Amino acid sequence: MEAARRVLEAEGPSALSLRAVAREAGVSPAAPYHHFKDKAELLDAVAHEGWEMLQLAMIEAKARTDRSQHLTALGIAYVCFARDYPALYRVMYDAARDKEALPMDVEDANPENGNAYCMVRDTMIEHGADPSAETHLELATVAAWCGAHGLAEMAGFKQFQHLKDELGGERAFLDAVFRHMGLFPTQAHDC
Amino acid sequence: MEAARRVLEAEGPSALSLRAVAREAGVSPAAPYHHFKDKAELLDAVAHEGWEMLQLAMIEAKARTDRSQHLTALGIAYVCFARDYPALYRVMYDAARDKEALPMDVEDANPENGNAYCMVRDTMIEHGADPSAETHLELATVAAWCGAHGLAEMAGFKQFQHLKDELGGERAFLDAVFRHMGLFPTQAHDC
DNA sequence: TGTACATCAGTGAACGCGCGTTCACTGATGTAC
DNA sequence: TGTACATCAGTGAACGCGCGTTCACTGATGTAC
Repeated sequence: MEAARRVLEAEGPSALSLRAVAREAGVSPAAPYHHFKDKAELLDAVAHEGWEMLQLAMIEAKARTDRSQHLTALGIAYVCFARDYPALYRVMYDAARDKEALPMDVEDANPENGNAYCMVRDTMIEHGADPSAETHLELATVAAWCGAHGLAEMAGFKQFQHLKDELGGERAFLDAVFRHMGLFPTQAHDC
Repeated sequence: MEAARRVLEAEGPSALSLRAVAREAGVSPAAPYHHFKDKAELLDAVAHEGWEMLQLAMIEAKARTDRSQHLTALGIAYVCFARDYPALYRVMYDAARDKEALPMDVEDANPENGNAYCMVRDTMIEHGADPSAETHLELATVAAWCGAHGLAEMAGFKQFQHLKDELGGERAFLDAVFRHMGLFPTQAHDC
């Protein structure tokens, strides 16, 4: 798994072959078959681990942030995760495609916390969303998730550099975009 | 190019090989080399055509919609394009990755219209954004684009079916999510 | 304490496959004089 | 009108490559009696 993650971030998602992972792990091409049924199972495992990493990052971001800024903190943590592990991020969504479960719907390793999607929803409630208006609450959660996902993919493009410079850095840029989505309270955060 | 688009939507982006395209076109594997330098050039051409298609869809959406609903109409058109040509949509962004130009920054076939990104920005102005507050305007445009892109990728997941049902269809669902992004005026649209 | 067996993570060689790309060549079409 | 040449889109065979997967196998470790 470690080798897989190394290959992934070093060479990109298209280079993530069973053979490459075995090579990186210093092992014969047949060895992985003692641990995974086939390539798809390895990919799923890598993706799953990725979701757990993301969730952990979100939990930490929430913990070290002022209560009023929780939602933005989650958004920033999300985008920063995608920035730090771009290839893993792609594999996570690729593996989720065609699956029945929501990708962010990973069962949690730490049982005291819900999954990533629920974290966002709960934080919406913290911020004053009405928990009894279920549809409204879900839509707001979906909208926030979409916004973060969209920004995560766009933030990588080079063209926004001048906006980042103008605003005084990437963090400020992310915060400003979130603010313009009208979903998140405003203020800069650690990343 | 037609063969490429057929392969793409029939078999997905990973099946888009030079050989597959040649096969689909009923031609030898070497034939495409008379039209494209290599595989990358073919991919770029396909992606470029995709951006032009998207832009056309957005122009049409704007044309047949009430002025007050232009921005939402663009968003809906964008998401519907991604739904109708999911593989092409992926190739478009994949080709743009690592490029210097903004992906939505396609030079226009109809010179009376700007590019897709400018369409969104101009529509923001139509809706009352202050054109002299440049940074603000750009941020709003980026935020809108991110929101649409995020929704375009999420809308494909099966889990939102119950929300769609509850709201009375996909169009209503998309409209509702856009509304929750706080960027778009509200009301349902043709797709 | 020793023997027999099961489990486990590995080897290395081989399979068939589809891929991108190159090569020398062909036949049809257009153009110059 | 006829001849010579250039251009163009194609052929088909071959190249080397990395891939996923299978196979019979080995050696170390653990366990039962």
